[in-house]
Amino acid sequence: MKRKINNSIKNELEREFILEKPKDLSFGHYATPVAFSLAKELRKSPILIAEELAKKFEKNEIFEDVNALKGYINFKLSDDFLDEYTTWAIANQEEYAKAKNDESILLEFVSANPTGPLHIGHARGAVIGDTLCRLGRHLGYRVDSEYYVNDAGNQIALLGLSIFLAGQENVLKLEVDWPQEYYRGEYIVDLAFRASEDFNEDIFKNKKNIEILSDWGKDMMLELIRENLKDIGIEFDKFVSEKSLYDKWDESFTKLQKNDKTYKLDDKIWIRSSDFGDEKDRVVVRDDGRATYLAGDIIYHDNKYQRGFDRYINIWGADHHGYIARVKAAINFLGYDEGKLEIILAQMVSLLKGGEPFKMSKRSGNFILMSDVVDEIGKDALRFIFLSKKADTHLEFDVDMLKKQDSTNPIFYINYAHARVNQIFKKSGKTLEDVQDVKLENLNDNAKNLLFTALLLPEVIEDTFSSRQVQRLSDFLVSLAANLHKFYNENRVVGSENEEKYLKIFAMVALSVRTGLKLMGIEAKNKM
RNA sequence: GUCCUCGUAGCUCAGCAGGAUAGAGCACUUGAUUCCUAAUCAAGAGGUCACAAGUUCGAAUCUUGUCGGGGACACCA
Repeated sequence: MKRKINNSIKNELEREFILEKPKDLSFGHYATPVAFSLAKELRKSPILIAEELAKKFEKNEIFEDVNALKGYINFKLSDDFLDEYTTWAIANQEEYAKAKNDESILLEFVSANPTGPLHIGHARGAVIGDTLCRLGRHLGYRVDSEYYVNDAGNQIALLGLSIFLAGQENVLKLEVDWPQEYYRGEYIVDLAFRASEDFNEDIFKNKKNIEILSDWGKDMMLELIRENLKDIGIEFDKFVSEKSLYDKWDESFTKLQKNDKTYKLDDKIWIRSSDFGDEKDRVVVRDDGRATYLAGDIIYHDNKYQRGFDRYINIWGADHHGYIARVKAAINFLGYDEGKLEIILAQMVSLLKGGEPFKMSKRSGNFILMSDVVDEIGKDALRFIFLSKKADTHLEFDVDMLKKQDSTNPIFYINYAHARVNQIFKKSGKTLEDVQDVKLENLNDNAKNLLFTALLLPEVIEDTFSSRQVQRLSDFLVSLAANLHKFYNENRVVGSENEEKYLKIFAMVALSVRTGLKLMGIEAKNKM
């Protein structure tokens, strides 16, 4: 819709301009302040320029009215134009709000260490990533989702050790000397019991078995994480194992060497990341020959770029902030365009319950488990809350608010609008087929504005995706729902002379709500 | 200390690449139901957009500085 309007205006104005939405729809549906920027060029008052420009649109069929006000040019769409688009959308619901984009994108997110269940912070990145994935695909991009599994390194050994010691203490009932660092939480004890079943309790008798437990525990945790994700509607195309990448280290290392971006010092191999804006050079291989975490990421990104995507998006926890520079440096050193990699940081989450801090699960040790929150408020509310705030600000919310069944709870409010449309159709006895070809004409401003708002979904989706600002979609849905509730309260539909027209508009609103929610991974309710 | 990020209503937050009178929800006050779900709606009150300077027709938005919150500054992942 917007594209068509843009082109049409461009034809008349014969220059670039900014199209925006007026704050108040009573001005018009779209507006442009182009006269202000022309004022200087033409040495004329913006008010006069706007008036002259507005006259050019008198014969345009898309617009019912184009007027100049205080230097702004306001465009009001015609009934015909809105009707045509609505009729098409209702008849082609699957195609609605889609677009053609042929870019390919590799989207990496979650990538939580397989050493424990997902906590609430992981969930935020997970939901945002999954939604971007859905949005991108809807808009025609080829989006591949990927989870990078950190199955190499100390934390996996630590997991094995933790299970081993928990087994000694709880299964064998031995006195255990706990090291300073280990994974706490009842899930470790659960794993120990599980291990004594899967193997037998002798496994806790020999330290050599720690390695076996590490590997086994990691697989168990990965399975649990997959389940956690599935519970909130997320499935990945691919899981990439860090460990499996190390075979390719020589290949990546050779590239770096060829570009003279590595050097040896104190028996360690360093990368010259400070050449690329990083604070200092970083070690990639330690003096004992073990690779660092960065080495894994170098191989991984080499691997990613070899697969030839147009764009790469990583969603990381905000604590990885300092890590961006060195990864980008490495990508550049490998000979790739680091500008294709975009990193979204998901900030911390604090939870309240009834105004008090949400209590941490004993199962997790010292994190709030995602699954506990899902149990509390359900997957839809969880997804919605994470999608209603910018990724890069701290988020604080109270789970009690999301349990309520009234307008306090935005997801409820939106669903209610959808259900309302459904109920009205039922009450009227009419079906979508009955109304889809009804001509929308002579609409009053309220009806027209409601319809117009519903038709904004396609541009909201494009804007949401291209800006990666997921909250724009949820904000839009809340305001669309508010528009519907308002209209409903002011206008009787069933039995009125405009019944069929209004039903068609309502159907359009419902379609937009449904489509928007679907892209957020939430299914719209038909009945409440 | 360096870098990043945030600072908008009592609270939680929107405000898109600078544009018309500063927005929503919650909480608070008042009102609306013989009629499609009142699970809703309407009205009211609530703001020095942290502060200062700059850029310009025009700044919550851009620049610089100050103050305050949070985060990052590993051969951990």
